[in-house]
Amino acid sequence: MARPKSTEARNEALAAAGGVVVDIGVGGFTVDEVVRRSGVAKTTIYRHWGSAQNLLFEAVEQLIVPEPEPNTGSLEADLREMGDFMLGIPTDIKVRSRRIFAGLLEGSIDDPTIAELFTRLHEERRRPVAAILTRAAERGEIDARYGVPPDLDTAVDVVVGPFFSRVLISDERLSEDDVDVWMAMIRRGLQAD
Amino acid sequence: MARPKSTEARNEALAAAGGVVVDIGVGGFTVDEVVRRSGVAKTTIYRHWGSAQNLLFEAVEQLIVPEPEPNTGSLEADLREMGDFMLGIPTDIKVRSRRIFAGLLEGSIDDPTIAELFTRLHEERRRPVAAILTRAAERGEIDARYGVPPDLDTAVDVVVGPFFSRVLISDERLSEDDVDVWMAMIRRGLQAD
DNA sequence: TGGTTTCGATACGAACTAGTATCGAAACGT
DNA sequence: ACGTTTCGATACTAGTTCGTATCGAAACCA
Repeated sequence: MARPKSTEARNEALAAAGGVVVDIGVGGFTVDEVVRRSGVAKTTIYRHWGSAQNLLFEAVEQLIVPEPEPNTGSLEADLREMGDFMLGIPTDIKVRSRRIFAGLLEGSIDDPTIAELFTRLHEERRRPVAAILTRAAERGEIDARYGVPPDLDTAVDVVVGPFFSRVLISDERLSEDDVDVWMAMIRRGLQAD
Repeated sequence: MARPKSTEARNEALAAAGGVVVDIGVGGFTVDEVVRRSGVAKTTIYRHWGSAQNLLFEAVEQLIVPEPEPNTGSLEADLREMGDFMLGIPTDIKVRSRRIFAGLLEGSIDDPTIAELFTRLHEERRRPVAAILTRAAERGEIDARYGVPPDLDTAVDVVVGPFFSRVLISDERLSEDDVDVWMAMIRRGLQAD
């Protein structure tokens, strides 16, 4: 053992790689761009990660942040909290999220490692919603069958789908009215018959 | 005038280009691949379209098929018809749709022409749903405000969102139960207070 | 301090892509 | 039948990317 691998160079390269994913997207990710931004030599990058794909994988992975999971004791308040969280996300963060999302979706089609990454991001988005619905079902606020699979999965799609449609796909701003309509839909739509 | 441009070569190239978009995706579209598949010379392709992007544009455009627009006279039946249509789409067509969708979403981020194409595809998907909701509002089956913008747009997101989430994003099969839950949601969720 | 390993820099090879140039052959209009 | 234009084929330029090779300098452990 002589000189250990510089964690400094590693961190700088990884940070730059994250910036590339955010600014350019998964599809336009290149090692050369990481080199340009970080100043870290290409040789060093390949010594650390072995391939461009490994670096991309770790760069995307670090960008996946856990979503908040409100647990106030009532469905209404949980949903309101989630809605407010969505409304409070700055525009530039939304743009970045959309870029990452689109790149992972496109990349996951023929790249299994990207597909796994996309699945992980996707699960992270669904997890808190599923928890909210399960608790609401236990409290009797919604039909019990929407609290456990397989109908839970369908219910989660119903809850998160409108947001995907509006924010990620249509690329339009989310208004307070949208959240109100969305909440009313869920309240009434998932009630027991 | 001597020899007119061969419509045969043009059609073969365009068909092959459509196949490339379907099989590989918008992101992996290359002229060389079209040449390989069609047998049409690269020179000829550039004589007809001028650039790879123009060919891609037209190839995608021809793949956008108009959606059915049920008009039975009742919201229930209109939704049921749309649901049945969705359920009846063969798996391979769904895979293809997802690939095109993902490619356009990713490509539209920094390519304005792709963005326009994506918008067109997206509008085509929303149009029949908006028409159904507007008629349902006129008949008094749902709250009147969901029949005209801007709440109509929100309502459309609520209706199509779950399908986007399940089919295009999660890449999971659509079951009859899903359609039932979805229909109940819309019926109850969009009712007048 | 000495030996080993990583570092950055530069250059390079291989593969792929957009688009152009060239050329003989074939097809079409007149 | 003749002239014009498109056709396919091939080669080419230029640019990009991944990944490797090389090398002197610097950093670290013992």
